Amino acid sequence: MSSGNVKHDLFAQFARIGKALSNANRLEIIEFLAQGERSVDALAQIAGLSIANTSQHLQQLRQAGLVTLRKDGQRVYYRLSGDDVVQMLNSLRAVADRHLTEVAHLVTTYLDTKDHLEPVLAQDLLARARAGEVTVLDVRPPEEFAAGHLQGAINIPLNELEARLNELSPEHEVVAYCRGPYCVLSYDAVARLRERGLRARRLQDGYPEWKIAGLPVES
Amino acid sequence: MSSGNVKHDLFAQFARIGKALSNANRLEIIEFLAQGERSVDALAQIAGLSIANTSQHLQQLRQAGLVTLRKDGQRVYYRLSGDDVVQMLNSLRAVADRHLTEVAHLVTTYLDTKDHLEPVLAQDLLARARAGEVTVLDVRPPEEFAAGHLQGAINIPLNELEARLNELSPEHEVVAYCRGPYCVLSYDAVARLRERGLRARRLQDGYPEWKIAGLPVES
DNA sequence: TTTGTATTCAATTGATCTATTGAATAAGCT
DNA sequence: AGCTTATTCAATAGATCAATTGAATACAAA
Repeated sequence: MSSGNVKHDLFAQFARIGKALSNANRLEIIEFLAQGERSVDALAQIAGLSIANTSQHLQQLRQAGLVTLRKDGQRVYYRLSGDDVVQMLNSLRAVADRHLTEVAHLVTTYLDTKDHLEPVLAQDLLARARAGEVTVLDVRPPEEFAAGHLQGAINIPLNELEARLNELSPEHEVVAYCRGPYCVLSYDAVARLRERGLRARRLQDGYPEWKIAGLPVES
Repeated sequence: MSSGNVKHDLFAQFARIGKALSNANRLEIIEFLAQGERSVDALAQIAGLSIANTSQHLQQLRQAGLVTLRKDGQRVYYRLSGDDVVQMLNSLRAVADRHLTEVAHLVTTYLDTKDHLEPVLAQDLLARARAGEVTVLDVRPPEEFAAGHLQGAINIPLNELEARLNELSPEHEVVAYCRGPYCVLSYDAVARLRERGLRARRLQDGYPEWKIAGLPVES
């Protein structure tokens, strides 16, 4: 094999990763798995896809080396192959955010109307949480919270937020977070909290990024 | 538009980037453009593609926001939209390297046989070049060298290396680099230099990574 | 104005991808 | 053993992609 061909073969392998990332449903599945290991049916439910379709997408991700599996009885559990997969997804998202006007438009039109304030940086949140100045609110579903969350965070899934507002102290600002930098749940939570007169802001990224940064987590 | 839909729309936009990265020829074009701006016909030549095919791929990259263009007379010049595109490509390559056995196999079988030594880190090369201990050798084609190169590097394109060996001092170790971390040219150069009794190693990454790291460049 | 050159556009063909459907496989329970 | 459940496999139809071809467009030179 000549040098020219090995280069093209290498790039063909790199393109396999690009292919795995070329479908919206698969990107969402990656983000869900970044919260922790899940079974196929759990993923299918949260992604709103059929089990067969979810399984097909997982096979694609697996062939691209992005996920691994373990079996437990009837169930098969998938997880990401490493933190580098999350970092790659975030790199891709940052590029899209910077260079695709449609992304900026969606963010401006639908996300920024819910929270136009600057998000809180992870290091700032860490300091303020340690000083007891803020309430750290995880708005993901409880299974995701159980798989891992920011140290000291409390879990109120978004759909329970209205009913459980009394659990939040009006004395403390609330910093809400969820699955990643574009997670709509935390935007919605912030908007609702503010409607009820609470001071609320969003963490800049989500649980996966906090964990990868080596900041304190619990499970 | 409900929250569920804005999330899916956002992920559809992210998937557009994945699509742009799902073809080997387009990935190669990105790496070529990371060396500096090029015209369509120059890209077509170096990529070994027809002009029409190259143009089509460039339109795909442009629609994905990854490249921009300027016109100069009859010619159209393309460049990457930002350094973040290179960083994203490198993130993708690192994931492939870590998780796709085929990549490891290609590297082991065809690249490591040419250079099984550890590559030189950028910071180490910078220090040693400043101390005058090494010769920094750029083995890319001259147009790429002219667009930008490591400060103090000399340019001997790979296909001229045999004829210009006398330009390299046997007293100094040679550190060769080219377009990126998987650039076959520098592997070939190192192998040839060693065959002729010179001490030679490879830089870990390429010119684009050196530049992005803020290290000294010239053009 | 005519000719030449660089690039894009549009159409075509064959390849590949995605969601769906239902069968097949594997595991658990009675 | 029979029934249930979770997942994968295989086939299908429609959508999308990639390379090629030749026409169209834009620019330059004589």
